[in-house]
Amino acid sequence: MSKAETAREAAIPVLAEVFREHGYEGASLALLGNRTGLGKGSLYHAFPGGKAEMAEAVLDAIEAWFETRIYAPLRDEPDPRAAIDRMLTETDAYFRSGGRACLVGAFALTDGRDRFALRIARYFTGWRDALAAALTRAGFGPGDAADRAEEVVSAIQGGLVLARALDDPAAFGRMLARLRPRLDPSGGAAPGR
Amino acid sequence: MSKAETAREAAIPVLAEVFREHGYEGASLALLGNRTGLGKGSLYHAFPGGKAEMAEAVLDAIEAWFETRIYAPLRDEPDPRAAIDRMLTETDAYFRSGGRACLVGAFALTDGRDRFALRIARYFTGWRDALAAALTRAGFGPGDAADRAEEVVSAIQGGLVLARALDDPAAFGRMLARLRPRLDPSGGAAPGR
DNA sequence: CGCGGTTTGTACCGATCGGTACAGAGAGCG
DNA sequence: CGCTCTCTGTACCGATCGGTACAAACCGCG
Repeated sequence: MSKAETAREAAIPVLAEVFREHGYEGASLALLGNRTGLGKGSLYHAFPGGKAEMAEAVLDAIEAWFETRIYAPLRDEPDPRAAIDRMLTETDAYFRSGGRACLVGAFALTDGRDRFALRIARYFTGWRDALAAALTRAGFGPGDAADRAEEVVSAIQGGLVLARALDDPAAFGRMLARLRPRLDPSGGAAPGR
Repeated sequence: MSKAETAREAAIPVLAEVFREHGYEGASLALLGNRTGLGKGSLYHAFPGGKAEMAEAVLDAIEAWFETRIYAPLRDEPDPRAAIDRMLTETDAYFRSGGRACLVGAFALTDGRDRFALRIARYFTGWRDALAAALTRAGFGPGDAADRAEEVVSAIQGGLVLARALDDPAAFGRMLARLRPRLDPSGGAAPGR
């Protein structure tokens, strides 16, 4: 692996954190350079496309992480209940129990929306569809499974917004706890349906 | 009312829309000037504090709108069920059935967070507490009411994020529909609690 | 060592950022 | 009309924006 590729891989998590905290417009090249410890020359050598390519690389890395750690197990693991459980614990860990915002959600709300619409949509549809598949295999009817999957993906975003708005990360944990019984076919009945 | 005050009042909804679409950092003075039809001179005459004061005025206007249209009825209307129903329809209308993002949520996720933390938190606590009061009067136990209120406020934000991310405003309506039965004490039992 | 390509710090670019200064247009009033 | 005070378009400020150019430093390799 060339030095540039190494630097690129090492930089991506840091870039992600800066985009997460400041949004696309708010993350200036000066900030991105300082936090990664890379000068402008190095940054543009690793990401010739500039800031846009950095954001794309970050979004791709996030999608890859979710794909292997969450979506694929939801789709393929023999025991769907175990995969769903794993999704909840992985999600809680990824978002640091509410202490970390969702970069994709932040991009969706403001500046990056038009620029990265496709990747943003794919992140959410991927999650929703994989979860729906798992719920179907777990015993929910197809329509019910799709509905619950959408609800869960949506609720996770809501929990992150609220946790950040109230500066109360625990709000995210409470939201995950509310979700759990709704993902168990033997458990609570569908509320009002 | 002086001309400046009139201009200020007239400008606020437009400013709100620009902040909503671009976030705090993304909303440049040039953009704010063009959309309001006000030159820099007029803008700074109406908002001597500059961009920060514009955003504060917008947040104040939003809070006032929700306070009178939603929070106060939830707290004070004799029939809590009617107030809750009204909340749902007003919310759906305000967010244009998912076609409009929540400025407060967007600020919470990225740039405006530190700058406007207090107002952002107040928007959400105000909503949550007013709804909890209505739910209590409607017959839920205090703890249950508070929990459901937090869930609803969180879910609304999640629905808005998802609607925007998928470019599918209807996702917001589906979320509201899922919420409705959970706000009726005679209806569906609490799921898993 | 010298040679080649890769990597990087730095100077610089035009554009735009938020904000200020101010002259003159405009409106209210006697 | 003329005076006064409010308003506003425009020029301008220094800082910073994202991005480019390029020479020097660096590195593996012979």
